[in-house]
Amino acid sequence: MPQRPTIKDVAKRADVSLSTVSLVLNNKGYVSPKTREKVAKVINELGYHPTRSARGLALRKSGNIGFILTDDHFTQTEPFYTKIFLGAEFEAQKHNYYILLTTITKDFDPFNSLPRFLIEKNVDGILIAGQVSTVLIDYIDSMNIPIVLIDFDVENHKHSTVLNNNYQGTQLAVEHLINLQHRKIGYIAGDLSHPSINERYQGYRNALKQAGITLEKSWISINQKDTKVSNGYNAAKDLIKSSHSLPTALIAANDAMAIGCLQYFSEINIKVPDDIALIGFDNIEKALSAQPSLTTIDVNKFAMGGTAMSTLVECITERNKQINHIRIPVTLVVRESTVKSVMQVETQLS
Amino acid sequence: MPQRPTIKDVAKRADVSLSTVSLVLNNKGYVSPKTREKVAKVINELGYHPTRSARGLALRKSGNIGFILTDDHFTQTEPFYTKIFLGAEFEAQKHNYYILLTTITKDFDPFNSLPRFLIEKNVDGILIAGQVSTVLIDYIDSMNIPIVLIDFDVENHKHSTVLNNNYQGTQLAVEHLINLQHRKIGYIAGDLSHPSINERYQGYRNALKQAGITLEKSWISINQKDTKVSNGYNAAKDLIKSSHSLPTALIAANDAMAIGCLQYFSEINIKVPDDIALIGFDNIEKALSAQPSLTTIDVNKFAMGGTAMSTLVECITERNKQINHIRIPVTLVVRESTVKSVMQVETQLS
DNA sequence: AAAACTTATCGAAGCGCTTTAATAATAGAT
DNA sequence: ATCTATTATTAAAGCGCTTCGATAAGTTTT
Repeated sequence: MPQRPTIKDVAKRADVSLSTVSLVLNNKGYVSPKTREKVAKVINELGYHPTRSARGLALRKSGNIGFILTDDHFTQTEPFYTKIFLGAEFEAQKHNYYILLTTITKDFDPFNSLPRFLIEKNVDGILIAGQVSTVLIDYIDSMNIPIVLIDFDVENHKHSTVLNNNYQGTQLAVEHLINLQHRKIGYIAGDLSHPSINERYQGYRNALKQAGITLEKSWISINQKDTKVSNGYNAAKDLIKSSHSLPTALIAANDAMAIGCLQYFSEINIKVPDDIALIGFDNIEKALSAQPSLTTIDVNKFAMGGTAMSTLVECITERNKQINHIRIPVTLVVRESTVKSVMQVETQLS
Repeated sequence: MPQRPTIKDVAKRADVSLSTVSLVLNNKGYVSPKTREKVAKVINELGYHPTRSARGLALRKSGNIGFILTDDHFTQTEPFYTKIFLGAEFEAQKHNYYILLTTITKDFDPFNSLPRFLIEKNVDGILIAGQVSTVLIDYIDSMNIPIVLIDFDVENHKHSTVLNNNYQGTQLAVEHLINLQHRKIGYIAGDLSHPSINERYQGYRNALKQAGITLEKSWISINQKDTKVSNGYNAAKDLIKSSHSLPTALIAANDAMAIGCLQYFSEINIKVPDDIALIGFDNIEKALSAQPSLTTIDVNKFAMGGTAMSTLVECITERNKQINHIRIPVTLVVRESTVKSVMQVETQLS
């Protein structure tokens, strides 16, 4: 079988030294345009590509990025983190890094089950998506490996983070409703102790304030203990029952709760969007197939992954680069729950 | 910062040569138990781990496995391939391989967009999940890299494959229904040109034959052009309308079509499972949240990934190992669509 | 007791690359 | 023309590991 060419073969054929080829390869040092050209030509002819491990050995770099997920993300229906991964992988290609993907268990103990790439020091940087133990983060820090956190906010830690812009999301939602002439806009907040959920609530409040609309407390549900479908259902029920006048529009802090609202409204025969308009957040698959389909805020997972990766690469190349906290813009997805569509909308499982 | 220890440090401290340490590390050659012990102790003390790239360079192996997916798998709702990946990753850990995950586009052209790990020859073997262009497969073959195919059957190719046992699946379904005293068992086949779908149909036919039940043609739908929800809906409609006597049970070749049946039955007020029992195939998420929840055949994705990985590792280590075609057993998941459950079943989005 | 294995250990070469330091060639300044 | 700075090229060392072949020591066979 034909051995793949090495840098030596290139050098011989181009009639230059190894070093020169290497310099051409890495765009370094002094090489005359003429020889640069010549070498490049030979590289092409031979289909030469430097071997990862050789280069890694010489540079004391692996060329790999570790991507850590908690395993429950895989069991979720929504391919949320999967898309983040995809964005990261895409960006990694540009920088010629490989991603090593690993899952860790939630109840993870760093002294038992460290990801292999950490034990073997086989990564130049780490991406962490979602909530993981701070013990792990501290451990990685102690190894002096740069980290970027995705969709996980650790106030007290000093790492770059990439989060979606929750605040902006609910603002967009409010603006959309106002454009549709709504002035009576309620809100279902869910569990406010969760940072993201809290931000969404603040976005809503602020948007109303900016529009000069005063909050109507009876249209705001803030006492749910979670953000599930059932919480949305119950919140909608409470809200309808307890307030004498009804809002004309309602924003739920996530799609799950919005779907809960939809269920309740369907039961008591409140028409969406005619009687009440409804907006969710997250743009989960079920938001599309809901009846009516749900206007919602789409989170750009792909961009989150990509941005995190490019940030990490910067951290690796420019050592002690300043950390920063990036917010990825969200977008409003208008569907039937706010605007009666004349167009046919796909609502079935394909 | 403290440099991580090399094999040299171990050798020095254990007062042996580099070679000896290497032999201990790889469990090779002649090393007396005494020195083996001694070296092992030092390795532990120093927390030594061989560096990937150095070893890779010396062995001319990357220690990596490439995992190729077509990108549309990522946009699917079902985390089918994600779970396969997880199974593969788990198994990879045991054999000390890393997985490099890459997606390729469906309309992939090997001369433009080859996965990087192929270009760089940075993998020792390849796992392919789902249907990819045979051009790609041929290309990888030409590089002499072992391949194992998952959930993709290429009759004319000579690679090991890992598929789920479709045939067994519909047999289990039939057996389950027979145990429930059903004798009039219909079938909705979908698009029989698809190999898996065809196998399922054969499994059904054979199971009935084995049970001594003769096929009733009017209860079998084989003229649908696809396997979507709408096909299930239409098939159920046709079946009910065209046959004078009704079956007491129905098997659909996948959950999507079963859900289509459910929709139609709900419309015409046929009760499941009282009037007619229903079984799907695949165990997608929606099968669980369907009303009633759907009895179905679960595909063991995790095992598929794991088995594929261990098979691939064998291919790598034992060169020209004989290829084999592995069928991963499926399991019956009993839910409300065949058996009225007294237990509370989770049907809501959590 | 010599010959012939078997077992144990190690030195050295080599894997394919990067990089440093030395040298050579060219250009610019005096 | 001479000296200096700049540009171009390369030999050689080294990254951390495996492995071949040499050597030494211990065992068995004759």
